[in-house]
Formats: sequence, C-alpha cells, structure tokens
Amino acid sequence: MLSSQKKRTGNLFSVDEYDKVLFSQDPVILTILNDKLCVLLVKREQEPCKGQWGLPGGRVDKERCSDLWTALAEKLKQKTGLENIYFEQVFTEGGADMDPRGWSVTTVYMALVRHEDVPWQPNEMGEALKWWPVDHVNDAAPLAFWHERLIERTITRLRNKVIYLDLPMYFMPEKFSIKALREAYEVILGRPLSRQAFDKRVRKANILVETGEETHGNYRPAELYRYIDRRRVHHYSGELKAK
Amino acid sequence: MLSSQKKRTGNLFSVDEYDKVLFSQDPVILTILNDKLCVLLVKREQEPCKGQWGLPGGRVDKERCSDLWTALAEKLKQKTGLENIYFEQVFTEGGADMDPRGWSVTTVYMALVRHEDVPWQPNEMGEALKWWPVDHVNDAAPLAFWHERLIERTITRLRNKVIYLDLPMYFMPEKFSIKALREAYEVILGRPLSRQAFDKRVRKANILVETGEETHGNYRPAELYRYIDRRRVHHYSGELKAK
DNA sequence: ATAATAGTGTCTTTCAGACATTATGAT
DNA sequence: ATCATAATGTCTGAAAGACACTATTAT
Repeated sequence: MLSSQKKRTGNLFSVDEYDKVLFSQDPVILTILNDKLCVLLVKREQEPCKGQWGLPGGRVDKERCSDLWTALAEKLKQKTGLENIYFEQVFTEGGADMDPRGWSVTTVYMALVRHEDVPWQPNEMGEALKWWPVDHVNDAAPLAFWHERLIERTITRLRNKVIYLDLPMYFMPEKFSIKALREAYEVILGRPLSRQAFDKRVRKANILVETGEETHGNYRPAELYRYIDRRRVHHYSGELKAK
Repeated sequence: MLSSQKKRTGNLFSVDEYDKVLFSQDPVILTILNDKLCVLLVKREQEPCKGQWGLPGGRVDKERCSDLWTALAEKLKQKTGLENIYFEQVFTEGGADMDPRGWSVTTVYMALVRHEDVPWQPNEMGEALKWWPVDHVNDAAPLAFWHERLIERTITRLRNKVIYLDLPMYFMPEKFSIKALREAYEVILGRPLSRQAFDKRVRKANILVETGEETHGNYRPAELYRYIDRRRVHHYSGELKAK
C-alpha cells in the first residue's frame, strides 16, 4: 500500500512515510442561541472516541480537495450542511497525545453562523448534531480528543477580536434592533456594555440602515436595522474598553 | 514498512496511511538589518528544491518532540542556533501543489530576533544561512516551495499587529534611543511616522526607563532607554493611524 | 398617568496628529 | 553663532464612557 501510494503521487522524490502525520481540520462553529454562546457538536459514530461528542471536523479528502480551504468547506457541508459561511483559521495544534492513533495535527477554525441556518437533522453520515453552550460543553461527558481545549482557545480569540471587529454581525438576522446587537456583544464578552456608548459607537460606524420597521410588544418600539454590506466586517478604530 | 509503523505507534485503532499528510513547520525569522526588514533563509542541500533558498523549517521529529511547539523550538535550534526567542503561530497552509512529494501542510510562524543573535556559520546540517531583505527575496532566484507567499503573509500579519503592539521591541538592542525605536516601526510599516506623536505615545506607555547614557556623534545627544520588562509586549490602547 | 424602553445631547477623558517652541551639543 | 537634532508644550479632532434628558408606546 505504501508503494502504491508512492506511485499515486507520481513524484520523483522519496517520501519517508514516517515524516507524515495524521492531519485533520476542526471547525468551532459558534452561534447565539437562547442568549448563550453555543458551539455545534456532532456525536461520533466511529472510533476513536465513539459515542462522545466532538467538533464536526475530520481528515482532508486529498483526492477531491487540492487545498485546506476547499477541504474545510467540503467537510463543513458534509458534516453540517453549511455552505458559504464565515470562517477563519484560528490556530494549529498537535502532538503525540492528541489522538490515540498517533502523532497528529489539527487546524482549528472559527465559524460564525446563525443557528437557523443549521439543519436539525443528523448529517450525511448519520451523526446527530446539537448546539451546546460553550461554558458547559463538558457537563454531560468529556468531549472527544482535545476538543474542549480547542473550543476554549477559539472563544478567547473571538473575545479578543470582538473588541474592535463587528463579528457579531454573523449572528444577527436580516433585521434587528440595536439592542439585539448589543446583547450579542454582551453574550460573547460575558459582561454588560453601556447602552448609550454602544449605540453611539454603532450609529457612528455607518454600517446600518433603518428598515422602517420596528419591534413591537414591549413599551416603546425600537427601530429595526439591516447591515448595509454583510460582506464586510466593520473594523472600529477604537476598542471597547475593559470595563 | 507501513505495518511496522502501525506496530510502532502501538495503538488499537486502524490507521489508514492515506489519511496522513506530509507536515512541516516553517518559521519566518525576521530582523532589522541595515534599515531593512530581513528574513533568515537557508540554502537547501537536499531535494526537493535543492540549491534554492528557503525558510529554516522542516518536518517535526516525532520521536523526540511530543508537541508542535517543542518541535519548532528544536528545529530552530538545529537550523539556526537560535534558542528562547519570540515566536508566534501565524497560519497553516497546505494542498496538493505545495510540495512535489505530495499533499502537504505547513504551519508558519513569525519569529522576531536581533540579527546579532544569529550565528554567521552554516548550521548543523552544513546549510548556509543568510539575511535577505523581504522585498527582494526573489531577486536572485525563486524561493523553495511556496515560501515567498508564506513570507508575504507573515509580513502582512506583522504590519497589522505593529499598529497596536510593541513588537519592534524584539528587534531592539539592550539600550537604544526613541528615534531608533521609531525607525524600527518605520522600516516595518514602510512609511514615516510623526516624530512627536510617536515619542509621546511611547513615553506615555511607561515601558521604558532612562539608562543615563546618551547617543553621541550627531549634534544633540539623545537619551538611551531600556525596556522595563522585556517579557511583555506592550499593547497600546489606540492604533497608529493610517496616515 | 406611569412604567419601561428607545433615542439623543452634554461633559469628560484619552490619545493621536499637527505645529510651535525650547534645549543641547557638534561644527 | 549656526545647525541639526532632541525634547516638550499647545491645540485640535476622534472616539469612548458616564450621565442626564427627551420620546414613545403598553399598561
């Protein structure tokens, strides 16, 4: 099998298989659900870690994908049905003890989606999917591999970026009130923000337009807004302050 | 050979070798030399890309290193003699066309050093080392693999971070004038900075102390400073403006 | 009318940029 | 004395936080 692989790659150089590592890509897919930051997990139906919940990632399909990005997009579609979503690379981790099958490496991505965009059904491989609050991923049973750690580090990255980047845009529905946007920030950061300061910051940024519609139900209605351009994440010149 | 490796890892799960990829780590080691941002390159003495210049990275030594970080530190020492330097992970890239030996993945790191800390001699493997200005890495001959691309992306990352992080600290000698620090910023960003605004920003940050010594040679001498704490990179609350 | 929430205005602070002024040592 | 550079001060503008005040709708 080794020699057949050498033939398959058809190159002129000797490849020592021992230079290879098990490689996977793991997306940390986040959303806000019931006012909590949640991560999308799948129930593993195969060894190792069969029966445990983990990130919807896996090996790259070297036959069908010629680079990491398309491989991840492919995996996302296959495991979650998601397409054309926002994701960015966060970090790569690896070592001898990450996977019982041996020395392995994983590249972790942060994906931000609206929970409505994820199908409720089990995926193509018959694995169940669930959203789980990021603070309690380990409550029922430990996650597969180092996935808990990977999620933690991704959340930290998100919190660091939300200080100056309007990443919560990806969690918002088409139309929303500024209050709803602020609440998204508050959920991510885990602390309240000054209502007036936040509003002013957002309004000055010129990234929203009024829809003319309003919320209804609780006292004074709030204007509903829509993003002018969903393809660009606004970069604020100043940072949200520590307290 | 394949089956012997399965034995070596000694695990209970089947490992499909086809799930493995060639994996390497490539540090982009930067310094400021002759008022230019330069990257440390090695001349490859082995195929593929033999004779071309490239980044001083390579495969991880799975026998001796149990995680990516120690593997990189090990590689750095072996290839450049550098130890205990600042580096951070930048991104991971890979695909079918990056290496003629087949589908491969590389994790790229940014390392910032003082050029005096790099030995002039060829490394342990007899490979020559040189500093090369980042704008002209391809002037003589194309670099190995996708290394030019990897360097470019790393420089972009550095420029984005220097706006708010005092990363040039790692380029500075023990004692230096504020002018010298500003020049480091200017070399990295490729544009002049307001002298007064820069000075005020640095002084207010409270990260330097006077040494009592002064520059000499050109007209009025400048005070020489030293970092209070070299272990922490100062994070400015505001960003250096675009122009 | 009152309560609750939405939206706006004012003041303060912080910090970067622009510009002016003073300080100091080489020539 | 002059020149080049170093260091400091003043003014302006942008933006965030705190707080007050007005606006609007359900009850």
